[in-house]
Amino acid sequence: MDDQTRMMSGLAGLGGLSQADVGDPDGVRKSLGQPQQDIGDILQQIMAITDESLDEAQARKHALNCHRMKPALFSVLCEIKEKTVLSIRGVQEEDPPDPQIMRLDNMLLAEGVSGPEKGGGSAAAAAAAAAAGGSPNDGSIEHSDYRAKLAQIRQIYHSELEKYEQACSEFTNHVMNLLREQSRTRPISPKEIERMVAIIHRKFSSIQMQLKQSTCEAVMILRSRFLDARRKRRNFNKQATEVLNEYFYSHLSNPYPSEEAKEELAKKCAITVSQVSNWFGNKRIRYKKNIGKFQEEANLYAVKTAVDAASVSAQASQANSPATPNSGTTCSISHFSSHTLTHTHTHTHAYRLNTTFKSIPTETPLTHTLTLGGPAPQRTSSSEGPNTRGSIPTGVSVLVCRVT
DNA sequence: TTCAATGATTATAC
DNA sequence: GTATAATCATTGAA
Repeated sequence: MDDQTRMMSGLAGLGGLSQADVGDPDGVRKSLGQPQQDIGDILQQIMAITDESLDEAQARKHALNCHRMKPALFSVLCEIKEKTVLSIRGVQEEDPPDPQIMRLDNMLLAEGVSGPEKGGGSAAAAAAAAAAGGSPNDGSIEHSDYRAKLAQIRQIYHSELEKYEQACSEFTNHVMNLLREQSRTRPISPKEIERMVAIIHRKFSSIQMQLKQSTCEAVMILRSRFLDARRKRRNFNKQATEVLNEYFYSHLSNPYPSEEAKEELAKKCAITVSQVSNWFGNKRIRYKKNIGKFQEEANLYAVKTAVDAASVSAQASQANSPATPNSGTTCSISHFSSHTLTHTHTHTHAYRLNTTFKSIPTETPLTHTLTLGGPAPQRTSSSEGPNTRGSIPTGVSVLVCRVT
């Protein structure tokens, strides 16, 4: 016999409830007047349970459950518990909705991860694709890629959410059953069960919040990757750059292609209209910033344009008067003088190279400096209207040589 | 690896 | 809505 058992035996020796007393309320009443003895007896009984067989314990339990005073005692104990425990903890119940969860929910809804499936966030993807400024065709690869990845995130999110909900429900049922079972032997009120369920739900909702947070992070990463992809660029091919440069330098006084011109350039260069706009935007500003740097390029394209025009002219002239064949005209730029033209109301000071070169007279002397062009036509484009704010320095003097 | 060139984006003004 | 100016980010040559 160990010390504890000896102590119990000692306590028991002070007199207490016998097994018969448990089933006898008078015995209980009698013992209430002797608190110390009661404690000893109760402890003795508790310790004795371990020595009992399962059947004996079940029988004792049954006897307790069937005791006629049990319901009254049970309700009194429940009441006391309500007053003590719930009055303390009841304050923290009825939590207001967590703003963090609401934020996450809103974001997941906006990104098309939660809520009804409407193409797996295609709206967000479309918006991002539209922001890229490309044609629908340009964005299609990234768009479908984005949608596929978003759908994947959506699927994982929902599957995890379902798992959590199932686990929560299973655990809640388990705890409720346990509490219901225990409520037969100890005072557990329905309110307490409700409170326990609420605690479980709170725990699971905090896990759900983590899931939502992770999902939001994944969406943000995907989104940033998708948006970053827009920055990826390829240099235009040589032919495309040439076409654009030709247009630019041949319209140097007014390098604002109309919408139709942009479409044509886009078609020729196999790029989008937006890219044409970007290219002209960049070109205008870079040219204006550093004319000197672009002088050589300007000369080159002026010559190219002149040669092309001359060859067309020569062919035409040959066709018209084969008896007096044109010996060929070539040009070179003697110097590039630039003077800033402030584009006011009209473009009366602007000169156009392309139209002028076509009218180079065959009688042009061996060397002749021409100030080419005539007034540029008023632009009619609505997309890139007359530029009255900035100015493109222009004015090209061309030395035309008649090659004999 | 460096750096100029260049296509794309953003902020601002009109 | 467009143009400009500044800036970012990538490319490609040296």
